[in-house]
Amino acid sequence: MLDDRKAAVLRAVVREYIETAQPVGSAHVARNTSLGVSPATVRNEMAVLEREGYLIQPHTSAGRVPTDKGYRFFVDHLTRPGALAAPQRHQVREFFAKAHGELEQMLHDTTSLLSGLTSYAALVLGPSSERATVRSVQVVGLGDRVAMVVVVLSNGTVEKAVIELDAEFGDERLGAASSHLTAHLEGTSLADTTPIPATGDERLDRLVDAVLGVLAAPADRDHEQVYVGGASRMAAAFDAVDTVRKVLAILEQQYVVVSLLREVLDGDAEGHGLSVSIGAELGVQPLAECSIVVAPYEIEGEPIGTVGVLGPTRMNYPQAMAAVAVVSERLGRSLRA
Amino acid sequence: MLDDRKAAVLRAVVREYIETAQPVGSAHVARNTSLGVSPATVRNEMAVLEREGYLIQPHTSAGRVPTDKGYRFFVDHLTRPGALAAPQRHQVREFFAKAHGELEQMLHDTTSLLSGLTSYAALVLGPSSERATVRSVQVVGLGDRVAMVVVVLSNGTVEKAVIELDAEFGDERLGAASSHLTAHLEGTSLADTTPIPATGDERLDRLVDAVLGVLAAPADRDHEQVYVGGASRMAAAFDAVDTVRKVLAILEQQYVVVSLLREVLDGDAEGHGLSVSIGAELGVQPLAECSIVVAPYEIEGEPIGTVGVLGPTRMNYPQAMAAVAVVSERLGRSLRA
DNA sequence: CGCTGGCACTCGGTATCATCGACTGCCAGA
DNA sequence: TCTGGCAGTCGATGATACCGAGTGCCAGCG
Repeated sequence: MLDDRKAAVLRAVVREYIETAQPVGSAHVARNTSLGVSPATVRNEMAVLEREGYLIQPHTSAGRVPTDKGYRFFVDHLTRPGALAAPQRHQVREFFAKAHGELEQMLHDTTSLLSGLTSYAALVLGPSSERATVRSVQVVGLGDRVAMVVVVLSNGTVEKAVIELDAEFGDERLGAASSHLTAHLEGTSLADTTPIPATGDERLDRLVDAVLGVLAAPADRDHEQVYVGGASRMAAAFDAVDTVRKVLAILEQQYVVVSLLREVLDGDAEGHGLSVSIGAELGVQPLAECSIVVAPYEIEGEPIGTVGVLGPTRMNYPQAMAAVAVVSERLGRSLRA
Repeated sequence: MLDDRKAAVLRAVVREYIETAQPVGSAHVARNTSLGVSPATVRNEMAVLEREGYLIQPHTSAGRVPTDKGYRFFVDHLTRPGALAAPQRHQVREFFAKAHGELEQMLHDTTSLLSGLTSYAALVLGPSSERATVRSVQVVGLGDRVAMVVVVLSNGTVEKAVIELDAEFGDERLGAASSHLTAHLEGTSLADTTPIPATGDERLDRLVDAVLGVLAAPADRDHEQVYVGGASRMAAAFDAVDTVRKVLAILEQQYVVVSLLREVLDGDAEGHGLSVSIGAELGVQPLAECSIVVAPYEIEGEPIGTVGVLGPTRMNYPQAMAAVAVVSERLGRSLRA
């Protein structure tokens, strides 16, 4: 653990570096803290902080830059989420005031909002369909031996799948299958696959089984919609085009993003909901220079999705945390309605 | 119009520049063409090409670089789509062999394919729902006075909208509304909004009207899905991080991308389906250093969507055109199935 | 004993300068 | 009309020097 003065020095270094992206020297710190000590004293403290792994020097005769460990300490002990500035609060309020029903659209727009608030890339994970229960199942013919299965879930999402039939079915049979399936699946989760009773009509039962087969296929359901927005803003935070390329490549792999968000969130264990993962902690090499701030959004206490931002390790943590906290909270509230 | 030798020189310059990204000098051209002329002669030709606006020199004592006009001439007169290399052909074949039913997934995956083939960003425009006709309409209750309207269209897409009701409706009434709507809307396009006959049941008619109101709302229908993939690959083509940022910012604005694709395609007027827009021709300042190659994909002769790539103006046009042509053709064929 | 001012030292960034080489344009001659 | 030759341009590269921000260390002070 760090004594008060070292903590103050570390805080000053992190803040200054976040703002300027330049290594910060002892003189700056001495000037910007209320410690009332000389640069020489600060130097001694910084030397210790470096030995302990909180800071590094890019080279002799340069100032110090925080390490991942330094940011970690800053986030855990030296700052709290903070509040949004007035214009941003206004922006959030306005956004949610005119937010309308369409879930996907809303989640997508949320990435724009969050990325606008923070100047980093925004990530939003949609409601997982695991918890959702079936409201209705419908089988609609599309053409020769092709039908589409449409399942409406209680959380307002729609799952669909194309199904190939082994024979031609008339509208009545498809309708009957729809009714039968709806009757027996309503209220259940798509994940549990208890068989449903036969109807007695053999062809109909074959059709029903085919539909159940499609719905049980895992491929369909773990596609957890993830929305990424504002990647261009994040690009501005790096000056090596290669870094930008690598980060973009990661963001394009949805499953990586999803598992990343999951892991960060789980890492929280118990907290105020917000959690932060910094640089190497993310465990993904191309994101070594990035940090992620995430929070779940909840409906009636149940976490149903995740919002977050991805920025450079030298991101403005207090501001990003504030934005993520506010947006996740309001998003949950807004979806409940 | 250019005489044969000037054309040959221009072609050589474009090819070399595409490959090396370095200004190309007269000696290279003399060496790489079968014209059998000396560098001095080439210099004279290049001077003319520059005066005519096909080439420019970044500075005196540097080689020449093609202008937009130079690329345009190259694309229109000096090259033809060309063929894909064997491994890439293989890649395409493999992709479409294991392509499965889910439309959205497929279009999304197509961006990966195309971007992999070309090393540029890929753009895919989904089937517009304008042409599609209704197959089924269903109204499903979600909770107090909230219902979801799900419309299955003939092209295999599903439109949905949340609707707020002015009163509580039971499942029977919702079912009745579904049947009534399906019966009268089936086969029509969502775009035409001829009123449908009343049922005699006043409450039911109010419900039906409410649904029709939602479906008529244009907001829902012009959201033309556009899929963008491989933006990271495109990033590698530029060396200024700011250029990358600006291009990304454009790609994030779906409506810009959509109208861009539309315009490029319309510009084709009459052609082999492929069309190319180069640099300033795109009419979007941040894309001044980019070109787009697009082609429609068709089902039974009817164009229903668009695929394309976006790369730097010095993109490998023959290869990009080949890839876009092949993918659009196969995609159309694959969707018909 | 901790803090401070002073001091020697380091080293990246910037500016200056010369050199090199890849080009070009032009011209005279084949 | 083409070509070889030649003078000239100008960016890229590399050497050199200098500056300044910043450090570590130390002796002295409260």
